[in-house]
Amino acid sequence: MDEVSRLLTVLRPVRAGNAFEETVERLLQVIKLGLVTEKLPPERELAARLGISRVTLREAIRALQDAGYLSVRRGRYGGAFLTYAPPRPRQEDELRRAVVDMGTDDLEDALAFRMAVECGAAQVLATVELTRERRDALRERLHAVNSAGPGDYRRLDTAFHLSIAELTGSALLTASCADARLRITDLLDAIPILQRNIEHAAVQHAAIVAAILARDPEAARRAVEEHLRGTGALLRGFLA
Amino acid sequence: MDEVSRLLTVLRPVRAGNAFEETVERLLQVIKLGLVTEKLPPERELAARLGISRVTLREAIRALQDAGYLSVRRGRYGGAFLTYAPPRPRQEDELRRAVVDMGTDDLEDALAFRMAVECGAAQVLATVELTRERRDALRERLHAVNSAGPGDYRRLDTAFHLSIAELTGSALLTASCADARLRITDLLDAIPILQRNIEHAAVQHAAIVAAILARDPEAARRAVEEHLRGTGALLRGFLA
DNA sequence: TCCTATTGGGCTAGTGTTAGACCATTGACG
DNA sequence: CGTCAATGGTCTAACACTAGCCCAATAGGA
Repeated sequence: MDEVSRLLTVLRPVRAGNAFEETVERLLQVIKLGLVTEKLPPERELAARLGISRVTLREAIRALQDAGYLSVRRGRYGGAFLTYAPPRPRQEDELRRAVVDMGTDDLEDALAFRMAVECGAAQVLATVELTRERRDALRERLHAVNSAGPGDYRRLDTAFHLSIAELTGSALLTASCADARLRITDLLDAIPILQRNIEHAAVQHAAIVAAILARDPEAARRAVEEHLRGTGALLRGFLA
Repeated sequence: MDEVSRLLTVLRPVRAGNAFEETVERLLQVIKLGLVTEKLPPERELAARLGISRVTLREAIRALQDAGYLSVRRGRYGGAFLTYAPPRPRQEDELRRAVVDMGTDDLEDALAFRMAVECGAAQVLATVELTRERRDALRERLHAVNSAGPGDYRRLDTAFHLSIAELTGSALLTASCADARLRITDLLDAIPILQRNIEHAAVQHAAIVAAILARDPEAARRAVEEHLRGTGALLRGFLA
């Protein structure tokens, strides 16, 4: 762990790819995280938010259209609508292929990263005094995921986890948790949603919320750790 | 904390600035973190690592040269050498100005982020079995920072903190901790290094290492939390 | 003393990206 | 049934960035 290896961390590429590629990636993230359920914002607004030109954005949208994620309509009340059935890998082989795509090391990296940032977020959130409004928001998310149907489960589970980071008020932390989640979204989408797992997760989610509301950082951290350890084991198990 | 606010997180700008600006920022990070002490790698190698063209890299180096950070020499055994005395803010007013530059909200964001990722990293590191080599590396970093002179203190303190993330083996976590540290580097550099603070930090650093080596995630997390809480209070205190 | 490898310095042609303007389409509403 | 506002579709000139090449300087070694 000499100076050279540390240099490699900071001297990573300034840009992950060209603007087009990065934009496609971003839009896919928005779609896969379920942050958009009907249609994307208007091109002009979206381009401004992403800090790119409309031309580049439109290329990206075009690519996603060709891939079957979006359906674009012109005219007022038009836009880039989400195609009803996003193409999802369904076979177990798909999971294995997805892991091979990202590499086992990358998976371990992503799991460790998620463990760190989500535990950290829960800890931080449990140390601050929350307004009644925020406490209610947290409870609401918990209730939403616990009463979700199988079609909405992943999306609401994502929303619940991200809420913890969001409620800390730290944009950096929120972005990191979103990033961590995104790195395993494809894998999570590839494994079946078992009722038993949902019930197990519900208990753990409740424990996390309880610890946060009780302002007990230790317990919050521990609850998140246990929960993520379970998810990680589940993913690893599908590769054994 | 509705869907719109979550959208804002993922729909942040694809690129923080143009390639030139981002490159300047990166090089400044390398310099300020003390990851390079003599000279930068050759332009061709550096450009390849950063994924940019030599033209852009040279513009960035030129800017840093004009700012007094670098001194460039041609010919074999030439390169971009670090200027002996990097221009550092020395007055307390400078600190206040630095905070105004980044904004109080950004400071709180950065502190919360750092708290989360560094506590998370320590927790993760304390849960894995470390090779003898890695344990020794950690002890070595601790010893280095504790026996540092005032000129080297910040650099070795940074190195110690980053080591915790690096030893987890997670590149993502390492990058996040580096990022968190970078966001407060300017502020830390602006406050005086007091012997009393150094001694206090040394005790806390030792506690962190002890907890990690004892494989006690709870204690490790707690030790880091306490340490960072102290640093945060110190920074906030200089603004009161 | 000269050669040579390594490094920064500079140029050019080509591609990626942007800003801004204007056109085409659509559906709601008067 | 026409109007109009919001939206996607398209074009162009300007700028940013890159890849690749060659030149210039430097210091060590033959």
